[in-house]
Amino acid sequence: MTQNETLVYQLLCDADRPLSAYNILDALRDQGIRAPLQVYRALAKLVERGAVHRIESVNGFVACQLHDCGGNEVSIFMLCTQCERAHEFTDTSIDSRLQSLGNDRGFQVAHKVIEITGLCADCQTAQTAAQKH
Amino acid sequence: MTQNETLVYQLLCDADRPLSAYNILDALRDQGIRAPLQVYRALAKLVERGAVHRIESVNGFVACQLHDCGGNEVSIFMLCTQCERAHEFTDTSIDSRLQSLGNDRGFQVAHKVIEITGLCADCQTAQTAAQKH
DNA sequence: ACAGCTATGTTATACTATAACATTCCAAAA
DNA sequence: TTTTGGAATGTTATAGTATAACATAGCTGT
Repeated sequence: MTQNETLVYQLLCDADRPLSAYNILDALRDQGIRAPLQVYRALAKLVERGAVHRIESVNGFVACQLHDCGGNEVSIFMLCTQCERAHEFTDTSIDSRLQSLGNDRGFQVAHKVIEITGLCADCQTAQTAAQKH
Repeated sequence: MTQNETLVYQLLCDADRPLSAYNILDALRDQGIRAPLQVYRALAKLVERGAVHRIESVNGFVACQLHDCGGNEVSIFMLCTQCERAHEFTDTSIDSRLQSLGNDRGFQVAHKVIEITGLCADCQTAQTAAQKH
């Protein structure tokens, strides 16, 4: 990994939620990152390699939580609108079903995006607790 | 539907691919739309109502192709990177499986995004044909 | 030493989305 | 009929996301 890629990747690994490119830029100014492009270039490489995933729903980026998945299977993300955390997981049945749907229509699948937005369990209980007062 | 919503919706219905808010703005300047917010506000209403869908992968918007789906089931989109067309469909098994994955983890699902990017059948054959020359 | 590739840096600019505030229009209550 | 309150509209400014274009440096194999 190059210098900039390492900086960006480490930051994403330490973060507990998806970061935007500009979040990253701001966080790494001390470390010599000065322009958006430096961040975007690093992100492009990291994403290409499967070390980082782009979350379309929030224009953010997260470090892969699954053994730096080579990208064989789609990652599915659950995104909490409250705490902003992203949980990543895979599901073979969804993946293959989706692939079939593409194949059936002669579509050559290059990339799949599956994201669920909502309230995570923790934030639901927090919210319920708050209502009691 | 209000004036602006009608304009935006008609345009999207006539389009053969997702349009960005600024595509829409440019197309409707003659008809009195002058600022991004007029477009975004109309889009927000249309999306809320299920008449229009937002395509996260391309920051674009399409008219719902399925009977103005009340939104009971997730829409799945196949997006061709070549011709930029978006095909919409639904799949009960994927939808329910995804819902279960959320429920299993105590996640309260508000919204689901499923998008496939790649090459549609037409564009594949076009590409293959072009290679022969 | 040179050629070519990859990484880097820098400036400018394009594209996407919303905040904040002013105004208008219309329907329902007084 | 007037009032009044909500929804829609309009306008300006600004925030947030992403890339184009060009310049430089460093490394590797010949």
